[in-house]
Amino acid sequence: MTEPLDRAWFDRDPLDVAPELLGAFITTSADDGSVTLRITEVEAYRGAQDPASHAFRGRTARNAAMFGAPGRLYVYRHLGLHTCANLVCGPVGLAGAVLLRAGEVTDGLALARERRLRAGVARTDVELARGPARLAVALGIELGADGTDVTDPGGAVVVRRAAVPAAAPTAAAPAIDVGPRVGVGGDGALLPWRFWLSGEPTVSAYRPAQRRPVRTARRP
DNA sequence: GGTACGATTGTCT
DNA sequence: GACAATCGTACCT
Repeated sequence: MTEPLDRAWFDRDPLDVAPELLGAFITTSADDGSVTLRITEVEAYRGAQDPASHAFRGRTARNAAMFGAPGRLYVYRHLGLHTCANLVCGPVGLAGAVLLRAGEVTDGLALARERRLRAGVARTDVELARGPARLAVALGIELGADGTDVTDPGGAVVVRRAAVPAAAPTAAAPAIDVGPRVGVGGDGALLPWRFWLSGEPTVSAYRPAQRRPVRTARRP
């Protein structure tokens, strides 16, 4: 197994961290077992400087983890239904984060399938962790994991460096594609801050931001 | 104290 | 391709 990524590694601009997370492994350990997946798709959020970030409007109870130390989880619930997981990045004060959008389960497949059935999501193994909410289900990450330190090698959630092929240790970095973030509208819509491994079947489909219905006037 | 809205997904047409 | 589900949060009055 490769080495865990440390706090200093996460203490960088999310735009630098995000592409380097591709191919890295994230392992969650719980009472019922552990699941490891290889990260295949991420999005960078630049906190206070990013209109699409939850941190754009300042620190609140919900996004407090993003303003804390790098190398921790920021977990939030979306639409009251789905749970999504981010890795907090430095520098402190920027409140940057990288959203884990998709991955390929490499270990603990049976447990991941069981969680999928329990949550009633996804039908095939490729879909197990395709999309941020399904990824969180497969890993068993829930709201209570908010703030978990992923740089502790003995912790419940650990992120490890991508494996370097022994046969070609000097080979070029894996092919990475770049594009606009999914479901992001407004000023941040066109920023190419989504990264994924070329040709990965586990990468989620791009959807533009959902069109908002005509906004009704706010109380006469 | 009230209300609009979302870093999504599954289902239906 | 369109839309409902569903609830906490943020922002307004």
